Amino acid sequence: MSDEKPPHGDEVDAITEAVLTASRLLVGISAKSVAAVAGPITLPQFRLLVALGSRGPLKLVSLAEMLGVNPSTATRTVDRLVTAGWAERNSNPDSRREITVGLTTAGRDLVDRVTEYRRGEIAAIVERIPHEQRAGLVQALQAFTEAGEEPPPRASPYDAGLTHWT
Amino acid sequence: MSDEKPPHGDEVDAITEAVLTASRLLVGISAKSVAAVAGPITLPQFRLLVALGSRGPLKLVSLAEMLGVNPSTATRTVDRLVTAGWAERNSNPDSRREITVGLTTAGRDLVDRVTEYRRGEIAAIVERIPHEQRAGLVQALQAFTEAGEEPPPRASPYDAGLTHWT
DNA sequence: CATCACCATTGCATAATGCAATTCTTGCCC
DNA sequence: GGGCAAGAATTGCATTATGCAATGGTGATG
Repeated sequence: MSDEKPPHGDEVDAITEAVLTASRLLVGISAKSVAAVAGPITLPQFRLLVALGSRGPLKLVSLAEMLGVNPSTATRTVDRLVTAGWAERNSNPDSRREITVGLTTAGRDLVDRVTEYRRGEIAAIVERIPHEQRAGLVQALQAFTEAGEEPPPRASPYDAGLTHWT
Repeated sequence: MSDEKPPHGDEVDAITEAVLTASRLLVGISAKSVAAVAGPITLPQFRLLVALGSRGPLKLVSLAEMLGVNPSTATRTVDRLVTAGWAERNSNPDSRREITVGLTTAGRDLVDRVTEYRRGEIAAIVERIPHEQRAGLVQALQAFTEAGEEPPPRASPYDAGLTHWT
């Protein structure tokens, strides 16, 4: 655009473009990983498991909030996960109006397998990056992540590979 | 698994971890962007619009394949988008068994607004990255993207921010 | 022209969602 | 202590998203 530019306009554009592109790749990997490992589970269900995996047992409302869905949706998704044997409902001794939802061993296992798979996919890509570039990558990504995390201490169900809402 | 590792195991791990973290951040941004701009549209619907936006008018089967969903799902999602005024069905003069689906002006507009929003979100983060790190970022991300794209010439509906399937 | 492959659509069943009750449980105020 | 407001989970209802399996048309090939 401009030849005599503000200190960094074009540079920012270039980086933004690069991030956007990398973003697509990463999202594709997440999707693929769940599909490859977690056969008969749906993405929303898996996201819920990931949330439980990273924040331990949660009460229903917290869980729903963390996932960004309505509590009723969480209730019913938990129903299905319990039926499938991946999650369990536990009554809270301190307050009988709340329950806590946690992973079963099978559930934790599933989450671990998907994470491992994804880690492997990414590692495979990293292996193909020329050594000279690698050091730069870590620094660059950390810088990016730090810059992005300042405002919101984002959590992890996004980790599942996607969101959903409406 | 193996304790005696190849020359660079740790380095790969570090990068993988960094990528994983950045990945979460990026996915969150995508989600937020659609939510912020595209009021009464759902994510699957929006993904379809993005696909149309990046590959021009498509026949239904191609569209479904691109999104990774069943043609019947695509048919019905298109129905809703047409009703909402974001997409249009056109008969193909060359072959009456096919149709093509394209964006309306309103549809293209919606996609553009979301993309702009997301670009802005990312740019805002990039602006906070120390200058010294920026050059490295572009190179590093490009190296990563190239390494990742080698096998699959990944497309773009992932661009929407997420996937869905089952 | 007869069959086979391809395309879009529709039927059917299940999952995911949100919003609006409903039912308990807690807490708090008088 | 009684009662009432707020909080938590669930259930009812309607819409969307999905996949699989027909169905009805269209094109192509022999």
